[in-house]
Amino acid sequence: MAKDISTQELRPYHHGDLHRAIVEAALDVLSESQSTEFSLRELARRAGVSHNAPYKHFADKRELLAAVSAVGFELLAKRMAEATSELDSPRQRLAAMARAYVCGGVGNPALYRLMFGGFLGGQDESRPVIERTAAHAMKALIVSAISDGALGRRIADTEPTTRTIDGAILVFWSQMHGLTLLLVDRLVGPGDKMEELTENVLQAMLEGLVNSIPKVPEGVWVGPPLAG
Amino acid sequence: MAKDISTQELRPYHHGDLHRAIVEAALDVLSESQSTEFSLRELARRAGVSHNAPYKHFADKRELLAAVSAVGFELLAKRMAEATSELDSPRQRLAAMARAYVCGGVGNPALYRLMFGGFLGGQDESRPVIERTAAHAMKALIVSAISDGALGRRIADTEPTTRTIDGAILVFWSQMHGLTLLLVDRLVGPGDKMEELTENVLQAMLEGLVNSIPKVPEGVWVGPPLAG
DNA sequence: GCCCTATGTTGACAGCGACCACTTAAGGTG
DNA sequence: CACCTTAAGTGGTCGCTGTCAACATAGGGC
Repeated sequence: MAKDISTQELRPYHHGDLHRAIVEAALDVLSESQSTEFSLRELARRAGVSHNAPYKHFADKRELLAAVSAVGFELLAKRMAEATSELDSPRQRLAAMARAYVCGGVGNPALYRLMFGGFLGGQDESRPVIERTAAHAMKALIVSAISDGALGRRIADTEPTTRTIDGAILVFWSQMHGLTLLLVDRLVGPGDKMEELTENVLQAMLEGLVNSIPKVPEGVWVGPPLAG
Repeated sequence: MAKDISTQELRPYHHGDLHRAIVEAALDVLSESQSTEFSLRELARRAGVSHNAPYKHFADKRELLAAVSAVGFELLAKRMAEATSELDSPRQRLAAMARAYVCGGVGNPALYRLMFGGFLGGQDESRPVIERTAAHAMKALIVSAISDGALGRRIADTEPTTRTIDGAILVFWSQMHGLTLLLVDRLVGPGDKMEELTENVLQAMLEGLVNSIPKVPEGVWVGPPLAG
């Protein structure tokens, strides 16, 4: 049973799991305010600790945001996995993934932007391993649906054809990524037509991919970089 | 002749065009730091005025960022227009637009994210008219290329088929938008293969669109909202 | 039982956005 | 020309922030 702070009982000197508490507070504030410009001090207040306690768990604000972003990737990967778990047809699995991806982004734009928006030093290896791991898990889901035949035929995932799959993933991912962000930014809308739009765009995209998968030039990667 | 601040000559009490100076300083800092987290005070310092002078031209930081974003849209629209001005083939014009769009984003990610990233109150009519105007100009370019036959046949831009064009624009725009952001965030790379990737993805996308343009459900808009 | 270390606290600092009252100069009006 | 209105710039201040440093606490291994 968790300690009940609201009663007379005094909070113990040590919180117990402040790391998690801070990240969850950040997720709450992020969802409520739809902005990453909250303060570490506010998170500390919400967790009922001093303004400096978070610094025992996060070197700075950037590191906290990175942790939040990692949770976002885990949530997204989990949603996509759940949405596809009971579907047999690769085509349906891909569609379910697309829906989960777009809905996830539209459902919490600020989190989605944090994950993909490059606030985190943006470029290099500063992003935590867990983030890249979740992103790779996500990519693996797409790979399996495509190689299993989402384009209407099986595509072997052996080395010579990997670039074919990368080409298909590139199209699929950038299409859904762009659609999500246009919806999030209300440059396309309204949001409640999201699922229908996703389905229709996906349909057109797949019909295109069946006939023509773009060439991915030598040296190009699709997905988060494997090594720092 | 501009006043030479660097010599002994004293700067006049009134700057002359502080509005422009501040916006340009912001563009400089944004390009250098690739972050919107610069301070108004630093811009004031760069412009050689007191920390509060900018507030005579911008109500708050958000308004300054909106002005910067508007300049970004103007630059992007101009680039796209220039890239297409001397091309006859609609297909080539669309490809040139795609290149200009992606290169523009990759060339200055922070500006691109500012424009599309919803920092600006994100949702509603808070974004200045000039921003939406530039965005509409951009859309008009795409419309013309598509209706002129970029998909291999002319498509009349008359009312009954407008939704066809919207469907095509939706695919084109979200595909390029997503590709740009994946490149910017280095989830696809390297950046110097950008143009080749753009061309190949566009090629596949167009072949798909020729056969199948997604349906845009009733009530959906594609492009910035017309009325506040 | 003792100390070590992870965790949490208090205090301090500079920098920030935003507001205020005050000053400057430029332009229109008589 | 003098006058006055007003846009534009200045300096001061407030509360808040991120971050650092010094100190307090407690829980676990020897």
